[in-house]
Amino acid sequence: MDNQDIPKAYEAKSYEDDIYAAWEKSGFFNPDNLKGEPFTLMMPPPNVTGVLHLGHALENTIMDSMIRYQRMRGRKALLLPGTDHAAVATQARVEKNLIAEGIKNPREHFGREKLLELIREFSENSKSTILKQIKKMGTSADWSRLAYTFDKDRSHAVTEVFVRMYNDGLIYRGHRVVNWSVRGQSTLSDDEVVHVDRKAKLYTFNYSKDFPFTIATTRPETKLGDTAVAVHPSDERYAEFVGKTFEVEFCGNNLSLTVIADEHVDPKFGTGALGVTPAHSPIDYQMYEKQKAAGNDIGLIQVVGADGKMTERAGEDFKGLTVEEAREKVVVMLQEKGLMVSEEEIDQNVGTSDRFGDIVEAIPMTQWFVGVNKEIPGKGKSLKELMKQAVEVGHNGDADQKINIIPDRFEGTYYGWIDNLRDWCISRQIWWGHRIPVWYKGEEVFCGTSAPEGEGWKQDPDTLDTWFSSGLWTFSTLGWPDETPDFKTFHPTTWMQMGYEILFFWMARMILMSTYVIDQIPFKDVYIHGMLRDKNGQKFSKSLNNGIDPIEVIEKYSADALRYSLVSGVTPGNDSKFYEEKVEAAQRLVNKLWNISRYVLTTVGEVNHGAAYSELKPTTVADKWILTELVNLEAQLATHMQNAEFSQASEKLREFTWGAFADWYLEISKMQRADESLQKSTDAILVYVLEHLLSYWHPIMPFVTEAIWKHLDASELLMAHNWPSMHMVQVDLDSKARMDELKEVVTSIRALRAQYQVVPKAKVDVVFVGGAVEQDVEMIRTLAGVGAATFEKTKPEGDYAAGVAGDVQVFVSLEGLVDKDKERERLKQDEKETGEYIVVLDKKLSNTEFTNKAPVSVVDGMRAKKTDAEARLIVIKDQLTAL
RNA sequence: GGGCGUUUAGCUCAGUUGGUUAGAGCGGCUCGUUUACACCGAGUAGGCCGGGGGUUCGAAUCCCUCAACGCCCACCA
Repeated sequence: MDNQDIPKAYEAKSYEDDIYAAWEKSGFFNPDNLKGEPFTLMMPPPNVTGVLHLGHALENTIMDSMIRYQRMRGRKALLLPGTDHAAVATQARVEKNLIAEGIKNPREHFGREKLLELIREFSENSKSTILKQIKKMGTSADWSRLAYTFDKDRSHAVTEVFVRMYNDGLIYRGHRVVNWSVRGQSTLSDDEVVHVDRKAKLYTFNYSKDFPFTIATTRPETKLGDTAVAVHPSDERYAEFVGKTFEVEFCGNNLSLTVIADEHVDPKFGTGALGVTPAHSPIDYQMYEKQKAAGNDIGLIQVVGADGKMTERAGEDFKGLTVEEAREKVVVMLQEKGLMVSEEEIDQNVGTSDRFGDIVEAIPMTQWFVGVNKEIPGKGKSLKELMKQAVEVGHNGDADQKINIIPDRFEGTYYGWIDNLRDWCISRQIWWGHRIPVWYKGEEVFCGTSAPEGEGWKQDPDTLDTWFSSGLWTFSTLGWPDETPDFKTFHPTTWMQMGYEILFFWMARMILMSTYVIDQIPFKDVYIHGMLRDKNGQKFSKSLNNGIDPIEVIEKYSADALRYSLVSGVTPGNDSKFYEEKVEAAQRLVNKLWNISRYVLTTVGEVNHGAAYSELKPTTVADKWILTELVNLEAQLATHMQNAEFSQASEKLREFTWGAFADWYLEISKMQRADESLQKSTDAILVYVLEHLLSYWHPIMPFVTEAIWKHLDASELLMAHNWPSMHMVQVDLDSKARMDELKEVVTSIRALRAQYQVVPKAKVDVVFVGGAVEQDVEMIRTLAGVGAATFEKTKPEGDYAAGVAGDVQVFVSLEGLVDKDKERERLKQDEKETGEYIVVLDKKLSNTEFTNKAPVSVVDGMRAKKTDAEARLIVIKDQLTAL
């Protein structure tokens, strides 16, 4: 190998772009070029409202680590990339920009077509930046399948679904009180309402001198539209009035107020009497509907208009005033007439628009809704029930179609949300979005995937809630509604990851759409990650100006360092903090790996890479030790990666890479190589371990590993290299051969101790048998006979003790015992008879630090299969062969 | 009002089903090294695992309770 010119430090900048280009060119991003069982992961499409932030970097790392791992494990891995047009968010952003440029009312100023063009321009710009950023992160997405929620294919899917739901009676047009943003001039769904705490004034007043009692309100101006007064059914103070109607003159308005009884009224709040304004309060509207259903139409008066100003119905004195102006005026009038009883500051929780920021008005309007409680024709279930079932027991009750949420506590949150779910208002009055596929001509209504034949039809001006199209993402990206090969191959998708903040917005809608439309769950597993915060624990936000561009971080350090820093020390569902020191530390690790490789590549002689384990000739105990550690590492990594425990995986890898391989074996290898008889075998092991390490690191740190790999094998890309897999066999416990091997381990440890008087990072020598059965105990007793065995009693009352076989420590576990109590008795008996004791453990001991300063070998390759009543040990074949 | 999360070393956080003397990174201190790596190495200090109670041979881990902080949901006008 001619590798003498490898630079001392890893300079990411000079490798990353070329490597990404090579990956792209290789075609391995495209699963069509891969074999195996499909593994599908749909990228949560970033909004085209701007550039990617660190939160996206986190997502990209998680997704890409998973997809790279699966690809290396021989799966037909698809990571399908895309972006989201983000209807309201994008239009709001563009309008905000325009307003900042001095255009007061962009919609009026430009008109529909021109404004849409401006938004399109903005979004295309933003989109191309986003795609570049994703590539910089190293994300191995299949660009040939790139999708956009607003492109032709996705729009096709959207209208198709709309029409189906319409025909099934699930989508309907209704007149009711909805959430309205005056600033945005559009509706919002319940989920888009953000509640904020604020101080408000609570006014206690009387409608008129004729009215028998006082009521309390924070919004006196809406009282102009009151049609009833509600009290609690069991409130004796007002019992005599229930059912009576009072005609009052309130601020120049003639109101007819019926006193009604409703459970919702809190008798302890205010005066215990509530003025009912059905047109401007969701809860009052509910009371109104309830009364109506009972045959009592109390009426509904809209006094606030869509423009945020008082309507004609508010009366001559108020018409045209803003809500605030009207409020003041009502207060003054009440004070003048002596009807105001008191004014008091209270804490209030008001709903605001998540995108436009203004306080949401409740206004009765005609809008489009998805009915979540209606029975779906032919299914005998409602959408709500479908949504619940998929997570609870599996779609159609099929356990194989059950969605698994990680961590599972979010399942509870999800159920709670579903229980409170009301019909979903899907029509928006903004322009940027999928147009509702409904046309009108006079009284005629037409709903279809394309415009109806004939003259005079006018399409509904409204657009769809952006989450309507996002809900279709897992299958609209695969060519649905056409029965494409992609759709058949890759759906349901295998895995999904998202932040908890969009659980309801997105995950819930995907489940709704997928189960209803295609009768499949959208994905098997959902991994929920937390939010990335800044050093002080604050959210990254424009207003705080604490945003960090991932590209800058990558340029300063490396994509690999950023990736590692984002996944290490992080647990699913919990927020994590981002700070530069963490990336610095990660960069050190990246460089360490680089230099380990540099040492191996520049010192070893002619060595074939890709050697089989059996071709290695481990001679010294150090050789055996490092290989054993490697095999153990491999087993742990496989589990961690499969379970998306990236943090644990990276921690174990770091430990091995730095602590075991670099700090110990590399140093020993220098001594061993000085001995000519050991040189060749040592070199082979160095290369063997290195190439395994590169594979293991690759999903998390793809660039640096690929860069090094090139020196090892220029003919193949590491990204397409098979993850070296472990071979496990079961061996009978009482096997004589097994016993001999264990004895040899102990002997080897002893030899190591003799060979090197001082060995770095000395731990203890442990022969660990986890989840043992009775035979294990026998075996360890025999094993302890290697050398002068005495079992030390550590806990007089307990059934544990450390076993010391001469100078080698031995441990046994009782945990998996068939009859634990029986064994305890036996041990106690032993203690009486021999004074010996046996320690019982059930934990991996590889990290355990012992007081013994002797050199260490950790062999925990044997683990009993707990579920296996036969109680056989699983041992690692390679390890056995080696020892 | 309901639900959830967090509380572990100076800082940021791991700790998988309860298991020997609780770990890492960063930071601190001591010493060393520049022929893989100063983006280094060898050491070292630093923790009643938020408080209290319980279960167990054994608890950071399970149960109860209290406290602080944070988040989500909700129709207190």
